[in-house]
Amino acid sequence: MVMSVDLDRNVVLRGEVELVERAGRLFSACEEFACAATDLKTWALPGFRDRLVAERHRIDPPPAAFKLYSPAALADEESERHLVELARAGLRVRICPAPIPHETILVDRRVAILAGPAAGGVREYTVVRSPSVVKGVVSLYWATWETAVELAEYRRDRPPALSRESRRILGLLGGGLKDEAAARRLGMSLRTYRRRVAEILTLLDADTRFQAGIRAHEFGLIG
Amino acid sequence: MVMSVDLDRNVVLRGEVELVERAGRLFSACEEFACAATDLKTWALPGFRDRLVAERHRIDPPPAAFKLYSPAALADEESERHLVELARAGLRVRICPAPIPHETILVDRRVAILAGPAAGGVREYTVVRSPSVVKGVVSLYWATWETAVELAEYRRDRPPALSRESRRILGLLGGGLKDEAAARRLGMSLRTYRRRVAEILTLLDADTRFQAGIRAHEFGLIG
DNA sequence: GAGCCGCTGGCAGGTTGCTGCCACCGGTCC
DNA sequence: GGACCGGTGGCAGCAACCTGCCAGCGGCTC
Repeated sequence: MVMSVDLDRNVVLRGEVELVERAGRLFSACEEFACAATDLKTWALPGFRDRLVAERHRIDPPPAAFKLYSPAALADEESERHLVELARAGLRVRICPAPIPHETILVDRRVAILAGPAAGGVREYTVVRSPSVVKGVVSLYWATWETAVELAEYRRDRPPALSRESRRILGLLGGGLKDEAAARRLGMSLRTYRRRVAEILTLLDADTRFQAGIRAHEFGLIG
Repeated sequence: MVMSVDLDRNVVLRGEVELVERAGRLFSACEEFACAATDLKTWALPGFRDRLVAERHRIDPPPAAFKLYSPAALADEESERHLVELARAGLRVRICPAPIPHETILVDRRVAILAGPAAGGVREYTVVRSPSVVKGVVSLYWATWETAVELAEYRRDRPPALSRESRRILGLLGGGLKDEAAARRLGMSLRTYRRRVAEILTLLDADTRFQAGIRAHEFGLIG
């Protein structure tokens, strides 16, 4: 299926659903994918991200992916963990100290998608193909990228944002409780408890529980 | 076998061997055993302590044991671990800030054994049964005991004295290495490595490795 | 209701960590 | 030499921990 496209005509898509339908193909079949956003709530479409990540596995070589976020993307535990997992999966993630006003996506440096404000609950996405416009956006993007700091480096010195529950778990771990006792104390299953612990280890960049203990204390998450 | 004893005659024993032969029976068949010493090198007789501890298990109820040491008894890792294990076995252990000049042993508040200085490499032990003398020594002992501080409390805020090797192991643990990798790195067997780790956990009063990580960092044994 | 989604918890099969037991080795003392 | 002692390392059995898989459940949308 080949579409002829007027390069100078911007296309406006309304809502994430339409975006995925019309431009989703672009994302999975590209060599370079770059995006910028303030936080992770932007792509709220359920399951969409997972599908994209899953597709990365099937493509060889996987597209180079660059993700630029403001610090707000690490505001809560879940978002932060998600970023860490992205980085672990091979995506490049950087944090830009300045807030990022508009969400931006760049595909192969040829197509730009700019997100507008929500109009009546539905956000608008403008797909730009005009070479000169895209070129400008691209150069801006990379300039910002350069000044931003690598996720790992950004996270190195600051404690992860942990939920109340996670802090509670840290307390139990610090108390020397075995998993079974701790799970019982929290009224959850052993399986779930261990899921939580594994998530915390991920957030602490720890390979072993010993290391996690150090990190947790380092960050003042214990006493 | 019943011996008649002149209560006012002190008996002088030369060397630990003689002490054990003549007075060893007292230690195992008593209700209360109290001793004071500067460090753990006093009873250097190989295997003797182990035998005493083993006997405690067989006696019901085990004799109440009180051990009073100067801080020098925690000067090295091995001594400190030994004290911790004694305490864990149910013996009362306290640390007296003042140095303890003479080693003293009290059995059932009826017999006192006072160690003298080494004469030509062999130490002399004076066994005292004279009631008034024993009484005086006993009251002195308990006065000192009262002013001394419980081992656990004393250890609470100060890091254990770790050998170079133990600190090295802490480093590897902190690096997130699995036991096998760490053991290989140190050129020792898996079994021995785990022995070392277990010993360190004991010194850190940790039930789990996570807790040990916290403690180690707390004591500044990591960075 | 049907379908989808995220979360949960059981299960199974794995790895890692823990420890008692014992044989072995080098050193020391008689 | 022989006996003993402390330290080591292999082994075995167990406890603890880790994870992929999947069924089930409540919530949500259509």
